[in-house]
Amino acid sequence: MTADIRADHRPAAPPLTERQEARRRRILNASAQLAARGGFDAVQMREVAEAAGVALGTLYRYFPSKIHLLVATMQDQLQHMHTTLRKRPPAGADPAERVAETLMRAFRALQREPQLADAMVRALTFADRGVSPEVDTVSRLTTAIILDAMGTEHPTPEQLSAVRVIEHTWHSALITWLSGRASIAQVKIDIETVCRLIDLTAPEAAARR
Amino acid sequence: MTADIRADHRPAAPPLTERQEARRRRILNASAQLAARGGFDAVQMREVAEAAGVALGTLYRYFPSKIHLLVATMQDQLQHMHTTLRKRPPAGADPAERVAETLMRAFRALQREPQLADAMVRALTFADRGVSPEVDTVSRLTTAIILDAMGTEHPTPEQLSAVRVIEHTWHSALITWLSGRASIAQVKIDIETVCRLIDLTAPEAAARR
DNA sequence: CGCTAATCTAGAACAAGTTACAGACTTGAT
DNA sequence: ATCAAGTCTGTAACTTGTTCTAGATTAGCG
Repeated sequence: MTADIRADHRPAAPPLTERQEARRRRILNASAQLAARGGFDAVQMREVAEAAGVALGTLYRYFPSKIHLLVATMQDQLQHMHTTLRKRPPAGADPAERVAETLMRAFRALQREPQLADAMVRALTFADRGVSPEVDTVSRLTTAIILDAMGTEHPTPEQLSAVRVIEHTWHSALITWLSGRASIAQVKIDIETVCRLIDLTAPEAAARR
Repeated sequence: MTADIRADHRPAAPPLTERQEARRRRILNASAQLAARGGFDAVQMREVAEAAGVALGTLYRYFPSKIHLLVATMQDQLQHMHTTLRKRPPAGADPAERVAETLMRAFRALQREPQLADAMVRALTFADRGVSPEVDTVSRLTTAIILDAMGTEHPTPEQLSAVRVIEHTWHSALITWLSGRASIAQVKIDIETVCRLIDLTAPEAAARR
């Protein structure tokens, strides 16, 4: 990504110097580490700044709010996941299976760091208009992961809608799990349920109708 | 509902006196009014207390956090919507249509007060474990509305999963719309897309498989 | 009525996100 | 090497959610 300080913005801000890149990295790492410990609440801006060896004002220059910081953290983690997944693509026979498998794999990864997941997902859904560009980036990354799993090069609008619905379900199911209102089994079922939409919106299925 | 002070809790708290009921009502109204003006941020606990003519400490006794307050506000609004919808049931021929129609009607209602919608939905998705019972109540209410629209008395587990997925999509689509990342048209398409799951999980469809 | 426990009020105090600012340090261009 | 512009640091202040406290009020009961 090599994003400039304010993540991805319109006028393509100046590139970062090496030390700035390092600072940004330290901040993101500190954020992830604190989040992994105690979730959303444990990511306190003063603590992040201290852990990253950076002044509070500098932290805010790099990430204009706690939400921005956590969304950027999520972006970072998603990137990892994407490359990991690419190395070991899902094995299912049809697209719906592969997507479900991919999402469940991601889900298991999140289960290993539930607090981190909590912090990132809460930030994502709490983000308001001011964070739209960043949230959008995360959304595009997620879409890319799902399309990868489907193996679909040129999705139809119908398929894109199905993918959006899958993303909606994914985020929302994650939240219900994180807040203890749904079991892991239930999340699995819901993901499998929603993935059926993929078959339903496949071009051949449309032709069959 | 006539919930006691701490909404619905296990040991069925004591009933409220008339004055307490009135206070609770004033608080919820103040909350909705402030939210309708300026969204989540405009609902400031001191302001709510003042507008409701109640001390800050009292407000916190009735609703132990801003999130609780807003979730209760949502519960309140949903109740209205549910009775309204019952008076004028959706007219579509098959269940999927009727659910889509119902949700779009609800969506249009929210469009009339986008700021209020923002405050309520953000609170709902931001709620952590501590608010689970209240969030669950909202979820059950939503489920009831959808099942009403389907006209299904005894849903199968499969159908319940479909309903959950629809709820996920509904919340999450709402969020993307509220944060300006999706158009109204897109929300409509996504809702219609997810509603197809209803046909797909209808008992006859299962038999056909 | 008179008592006791629960509730309510007003206001201070505390916590964490955010902003502001003065002075030191870096960077890039000349 | 020097200068101007931009960054970074340290620190204090401000905002808003939340907690706490002491004293007034109210509700239920004998």
